[in-house]
Amino acid sequence: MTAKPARIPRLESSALETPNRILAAALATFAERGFHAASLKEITERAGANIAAVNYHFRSKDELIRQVLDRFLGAINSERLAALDGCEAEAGADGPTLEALIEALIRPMVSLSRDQHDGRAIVRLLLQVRALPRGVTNNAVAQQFDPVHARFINALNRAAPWLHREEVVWRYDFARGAMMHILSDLDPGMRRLADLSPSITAADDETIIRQLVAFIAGGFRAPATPR
Amino acid sequence: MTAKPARIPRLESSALETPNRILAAALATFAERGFHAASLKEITERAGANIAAVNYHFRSKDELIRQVLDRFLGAINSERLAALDGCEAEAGADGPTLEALIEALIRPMVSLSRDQHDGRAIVRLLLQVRALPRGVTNNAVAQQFDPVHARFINALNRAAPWLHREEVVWRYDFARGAMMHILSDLDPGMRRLADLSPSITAADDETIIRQLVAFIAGGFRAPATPR
DNA sequence: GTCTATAACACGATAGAC
DNA sequence: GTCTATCGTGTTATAGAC
Repeated sequence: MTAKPARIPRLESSALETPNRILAAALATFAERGFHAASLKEITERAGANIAAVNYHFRSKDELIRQVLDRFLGAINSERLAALDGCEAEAGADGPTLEALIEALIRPMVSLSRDQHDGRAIVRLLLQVRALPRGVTNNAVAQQFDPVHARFINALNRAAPWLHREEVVWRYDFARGAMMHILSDLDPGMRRLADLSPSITAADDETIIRQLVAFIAGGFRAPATPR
Repeated sequence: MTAKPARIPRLESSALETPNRILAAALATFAERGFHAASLKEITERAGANIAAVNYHFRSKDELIRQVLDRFLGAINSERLAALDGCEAEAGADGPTLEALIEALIRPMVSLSRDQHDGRAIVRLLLQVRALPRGVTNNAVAQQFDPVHARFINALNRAAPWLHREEVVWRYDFARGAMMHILSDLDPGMRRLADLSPSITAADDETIIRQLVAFIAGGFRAPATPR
C-alpha cells in the first residue's frame, strides 16, 4: 500500500466556499426569474462556478431550492425570536405590550428587506412560495416559520386577552399579510402599483414600521367578533 | 371578379369558442404551474384544441397571458365597483360607513375566490404577479386595478376624516394585503401554513369576511400617526 | 380554422477525463 | 473539486397541407 501524499490543509477558501457562492447566486436568480425559470446555467455563471457544480455540491435543483430557503429564512426568524426574547425580558409581569410585540414581528423583516442586498430577494421568494404552492417549498417554509408563529401567537394572546385564541390567529395572519403586501409594493420591480402615492414609494424604514404598527395594533384592539 | 359562395352563419359554436376555451384552460394552468412553467401544449390539450391554436388566435404566449389577466380581473373589479356604487347610493349625505366600504372591497374577492371554480386561480395569479414582477403582467394588473383603487381611496378618505389622504393609502394597502394573505392561506395547496388553527381552515365565507372587516376597520380607526 | 411536422433552442442531469 | 461533452426531454413558434 503506497503512502498517500500528506494533505495540505486548504488555504484557498475559494474551493470550500463554492457552495456558498452558489447559494447566494441562486437566491438572487430565483428572486429575479422564479424557481422554475431560473436556470442552473445562469446561477453557476453568476457564482463563477462550473455548471456541473450544482449537481456535485447539491443533489439537484430541488435540493438547492430547499437549502436556499433554509439558509436565508433562518436569518430573519432568529432575529425575530431574539427581538421577542428581548421585549419579553424588558417587560414586567404582564408581558410586553401589543405594540412591542408587533414591532418585534415586523421590524426584522422590514429592515432586512430594505437595507440588505438579499432582502428584497427573500420577500419575493416568500411570495413565490404562496403564489405557486409546491411540496418542496411549502415544507421548507413551514419548517422555518411554524415555531416562530407559535411563539408570537402565544405572546399576542397574552397581550390581547379580550380575544379568543382563534381570533388572535386570524389577526396575526392579517398582520403578516399587511406587512408582506406593503413590502412587495415597495419592491422597485413592482413600483407601478404603488404609484398612487409617491410619498409611500419614498418612505424610509421607520415610517413603514410606524404605519404598520399603528394599523395592526388598531386591528388587534378592535372588539372581539360576535359568537 | 367571381362571386364568393354565400357565407352560412356559423352554427357550430365550438369553432368560435375555441379562444374562450383556451382562455379558461390557460387560467387554470397558469395558476397551477405558473406563467413560465405552464406550457402551451398542456393548455391547448386541456382546451381540446390544437397546439398551434394559441399562435393563431393569440399572437404569442405573452399576449395570451395579458388577455387572461384582462378578462378575469375585469370580473372582480366590476363587482367591486358595483358594490361601491350600491353602498354609496344607500348611504346618506355623510357617505357610507367604514365597514360598508371595507365590505364592498373584500366581499367580491373573498366569495369569488371560494365558490367559483376559477376563484382560487385568480388569487394565485395576482400573487404571481407580485412575486415575479414582469412588464406584461404588471401593466395588465395595474390597468385593471388603478381606477378601482382610486375610487376606494377617495371613499375611504371621506369615511375616515381623521386621517390624511396619504395615511388612507397606507391603510388601504394593508387592508388588501390582509385579504390576499388569508385567501392564499385558505388555498388547499397551501394548507400547510394554516394548520396552526383548524378552525380557520374550515371557516366559511361569512366568517372570513367578518374577521377581515373587524380587523381592517380597527386598523383604520387607529389614531393618525404623529407628524 | 384546424392540423402535422419540424425548426431552433434551452433545460436538468450525468458520465468520465483531469 | 472542477471541467467538457452529451443524453434525453422539454419548450415556443412557424411553415404548409387540408
